Amino acid sequence: MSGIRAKQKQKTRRLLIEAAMNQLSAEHGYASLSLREVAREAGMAPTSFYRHFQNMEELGLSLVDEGGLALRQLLRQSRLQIARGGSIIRSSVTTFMTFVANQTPIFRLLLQEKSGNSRAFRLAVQREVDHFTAELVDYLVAEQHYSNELAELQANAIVRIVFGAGADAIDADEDERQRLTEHTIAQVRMVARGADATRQLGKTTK
Amino acid sequence: MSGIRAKQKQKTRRLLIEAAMNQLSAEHGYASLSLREVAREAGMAPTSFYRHFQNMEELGLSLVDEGGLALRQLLRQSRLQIARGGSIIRSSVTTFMTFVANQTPIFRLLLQEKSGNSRAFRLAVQREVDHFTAELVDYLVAEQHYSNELAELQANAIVRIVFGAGADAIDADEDERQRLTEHTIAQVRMVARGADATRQLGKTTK
DNA sequence: TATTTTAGCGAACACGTGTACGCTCAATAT
DNA sequence: ATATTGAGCGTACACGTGTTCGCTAAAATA
Repeated sequence: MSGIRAKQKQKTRRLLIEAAMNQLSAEHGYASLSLREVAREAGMAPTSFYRHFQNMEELGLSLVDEGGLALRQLLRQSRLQIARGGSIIRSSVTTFMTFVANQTPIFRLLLQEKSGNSRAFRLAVQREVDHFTAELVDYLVAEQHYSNELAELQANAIVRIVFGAGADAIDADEDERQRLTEHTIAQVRMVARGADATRQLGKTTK
Repeated sequence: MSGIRAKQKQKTRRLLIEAAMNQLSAEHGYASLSLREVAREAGMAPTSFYRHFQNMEELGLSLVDEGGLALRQLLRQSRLQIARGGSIIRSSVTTFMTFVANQTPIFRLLLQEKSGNSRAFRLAVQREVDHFTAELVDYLVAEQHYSNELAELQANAIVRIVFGAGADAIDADEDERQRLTEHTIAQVRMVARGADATRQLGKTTK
């Protein structure tokens, strides 16, 4: 049972996934993704595809998982920068924007399938975004001592702003992306101020 | 030159557009939209399609225009409610949510193609969203006396939050949508407070 | 060593697709 | 009344698609 065979299998599985990603980056989205073309790009016969995935949908869900993983890694990276000092907001937003720039096809996949036509896909993406939000809520409650309710409101708003900016960043060049980043940072700070004002409001009213 | 013929042409053109919308609502997005199926739904031969559109893409862009128009009408409707008194924010958000609920397929089209694979589509949708933002900026500058810069920042943030909520509302049932609406209203108010705080900050610093 | 498992291939199938061509026949123009 | 335009149809073609089936050869197992 020396896994030389299993290793090879996972290797070509990766090959298929990466082939699919390349196809995505080109110009066609997941919907217009062809089993045959993916197999061709991976350098194998179309029929061999079925040794690794049952459906195209299964491949697609793997891609979403892949994207979510990358996003989570990104988050961790962002927190490292925070620990090293510096603005939480700035470092988070810039790492996010860097991710969008470097992993454009995968981020576009997440974005598209978030409001795409397959319910399974939508749920999968939503799950990833929820992870993102939840970690932000944790931070706001633990470090900034917000109430759970207000923290969720704030975190959700921030995630929406940042993801929206990410969507716009896809088409942008370096300069435009820089402008967008600063813009977004200012907006997130605005939300933070608003949340703080809301908190004060609650305290004085009580 | 009694336009009885031209009338008929525009009539079947509408028929094609509405057929395409029905196809969209079902389960497949624009990408997996078939000329033949659209023609079939409209009750005509596939080849006749070309008497009205050169491409499927031309049909698609018409759909986007259609959606943008509906969105603009929605905005006007929202402003009417404002004129009649009542919270600007609440009436705007609820009308928006109503639009999402009633015109789901068209809103989904806008949302999908906003980060879709066709540049032409993306630009078309972005143009519509920009209209939306611009009108909000006008309001903030004229009625609330914000500076142009701060108004744009705020309006952009609000649009992102509201559109993000709209995306989530697609899958939601009535109760969930209600919850989402209140959530969104609170978030928009939070942003408004943040913008106000930011403005005060600028004044005292100067 | 002999046997079983399995990743990968090639051929073939049925089907849906976009689109070109030439025709009809009613609305228009002359 | 006659000629022209043009919306709509039917046929036909070439092509890409997902998927089935039976085969090979190498790795895993006994």
